[in-house]
Amino acid sequence: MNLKQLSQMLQLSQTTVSRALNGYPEVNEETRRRVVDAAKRHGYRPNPSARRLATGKTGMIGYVLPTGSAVDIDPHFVEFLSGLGDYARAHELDLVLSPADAEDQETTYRRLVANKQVDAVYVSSPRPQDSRVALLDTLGLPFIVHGRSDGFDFDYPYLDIDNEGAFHDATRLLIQLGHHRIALINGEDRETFAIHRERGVRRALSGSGLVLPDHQVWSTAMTEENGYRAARRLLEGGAAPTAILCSSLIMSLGVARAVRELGLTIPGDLSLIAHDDVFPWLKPENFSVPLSTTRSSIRAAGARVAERLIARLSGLEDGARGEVWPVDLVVRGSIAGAPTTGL
Amino acid sequence: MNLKQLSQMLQLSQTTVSRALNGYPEVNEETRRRVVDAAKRHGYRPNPSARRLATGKTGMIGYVLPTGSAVDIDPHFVEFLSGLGDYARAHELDLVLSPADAEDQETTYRRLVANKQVDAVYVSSPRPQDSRVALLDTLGLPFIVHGRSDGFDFDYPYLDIDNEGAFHDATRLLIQLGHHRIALINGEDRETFAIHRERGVRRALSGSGLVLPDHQVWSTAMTEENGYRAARRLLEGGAAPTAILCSSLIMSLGVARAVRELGLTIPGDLSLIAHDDVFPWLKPENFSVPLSTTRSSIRAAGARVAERLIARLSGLEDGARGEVWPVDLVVRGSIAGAPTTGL
DNA sequence: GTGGGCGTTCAAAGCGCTTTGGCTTGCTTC
DNA sequence: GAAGCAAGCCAAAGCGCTTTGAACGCCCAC
Repeated sequence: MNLKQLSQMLQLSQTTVSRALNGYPEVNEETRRRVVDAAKRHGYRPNPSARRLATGKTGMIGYVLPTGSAVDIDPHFVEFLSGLGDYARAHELDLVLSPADAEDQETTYRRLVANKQVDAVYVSSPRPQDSRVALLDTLGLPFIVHGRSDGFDFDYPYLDIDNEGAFHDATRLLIQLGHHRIALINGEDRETFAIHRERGVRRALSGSGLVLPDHQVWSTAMTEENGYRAARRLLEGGAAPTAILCSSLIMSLGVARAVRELGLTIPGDLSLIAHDDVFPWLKPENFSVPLSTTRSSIRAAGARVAERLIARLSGLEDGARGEVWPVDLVVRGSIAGAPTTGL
Repeated sequence: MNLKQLSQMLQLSQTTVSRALNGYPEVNEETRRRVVDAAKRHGYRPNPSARRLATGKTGMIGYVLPTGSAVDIDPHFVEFLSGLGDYARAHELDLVLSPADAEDQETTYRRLVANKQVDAVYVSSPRPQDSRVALLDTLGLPFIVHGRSDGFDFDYPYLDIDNEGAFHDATRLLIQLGHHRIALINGEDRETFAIHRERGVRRALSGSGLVLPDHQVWSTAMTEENGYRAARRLLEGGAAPTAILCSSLIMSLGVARAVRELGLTIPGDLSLIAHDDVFPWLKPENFSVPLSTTRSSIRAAGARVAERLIARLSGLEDGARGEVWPVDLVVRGSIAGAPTTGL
């Protein structure tokens, strides 16, 4: 059943039927009722391919997926997607993932725009002066960034959490507990979130006249193994930290393993606070010693990004509003007062 | 630059230009060269929206994403996606994720077909007599299943790993090491893979005159917490197992935690073998005691599914071939001979 | 010399929508 | 009673591609 058939059946022109269904004002309310009713009865659904050829609108939002044998997709992605999908579902909005060479995403973005393949995109894991943001800005494709890209002289829409504030507050708490040697096991320092977190730690330390020596900071991909390695190095070196901040639960698994291997205990020898993106399959309260965390649901962020993208597409949101969410600091058993040096 | 402009510029009809670019035989090779050359020089790319309206082909493969606040997307998904995307990239094939109410995916599949939104789909986490498989079969939408759905009287294309064989072999090895009381911590038993694994364990046991009592089997969502709970129950009950097979690395984290808490050791008190889908961020060799595993890269499976889907779309593959991959059994420190009962 | 066949090209008809511009009709306004 | 206007509807022209059916020129065979 297509528009032509429907309009013939109703003894109306395609124009009128189309307008009636799309809510245009120049159609008699009585007529509209007839049309809408008939459409529903016969299960008419406009053909999206035809509509998109005519309008250029696709009803899809895009995401450029960096791929390559050496490229690992962040496991957080799936959780974000969960929130995004859950929200988008209600709007019958599909998500198109365009795989791209991680080293050349620009080509793919340009293709999406040139072919009008999506109405909007979202960008994740942004870095400072992220080229994707600059590109999208000039291409004029609506977008929203999950995270932030510092260093531009223009504004753009984003949704981020207060990484700096979260790690500042966590650090300050550790200081108040008497810790002076605090280390940071971070994500890769190309990414904005990692930079912000480190900044938060430094700010808190310097607020108390302390510093974060470079050798007390590890910035690597957030795997269990890297967490382990960083913790070993930190704890075996001279002037081992008495507290560690860690950027992910997965890394914390490695930290906990290192601590066990070295015969140390949490929080007796080491206090530990990690960032928790709230996974259903790994919970900080279930660590051998329940883990204190800075917590922010990445799934909720996904839903919010979907909400804002949809608002942008329907003209309800415009401008370049940045939105920063506060982060919970959840105290559990993994932190305690600093051990008294010597005995 | 569209087809019309290009054809005018070449003093040819749109027909000829279109045919030249699409490799039709009835066009002079000399002409074709001219056309292809001009197209490249002017960066002409056919508009996909127009093409899909004309042909019904979309150049996209679909995946129906079950969503809902209570629905957790499997973290394996992202790894599978990684492989799929990496392969699809070379073919400029996009993936469209259609979020659906987890309880009613049928509506979404029907929409995809009615609107010709995708050329093919893949299905994951199948269950016995999975309604999606039956539906797709009748709808006639090309598809491929990652995993298997038993109980149909028709064939369909799938890619699966030999779950039964893997767990059979792992179990047999434990038996050969002298274990008699072997337990299974499995994924949810609605899913085919879990059923096959359990079957593998039972078959190996009965091959040696042993059995798997129902209270030695736990089938739940594969979270760390569920792994922990299952292990606690198993190890604290009477006739505790001396060996456990576990369906996922994440669950194994919980098992290891339970073992630690109970003051037991691996492999002294308990041998442990888990299934490893090969995540970049959590590796079995990095467990406190390196974990023996049944191993199969889910990323490789993603790439293979993409390859087969593309082959189907271009007519290179047809029929309903099932493909079953063997699974590696990798022995590491987590297994040993059964402890001698009593002392 | 005519007819058939082959190689090559083209005009035009879709695909199923949206949207422009115009045409009625009936009513108000002076 | 002419002019003006709004409401409601329509025919037709896109959107940019693919594909059908036909035409054209040329060569070969009989």
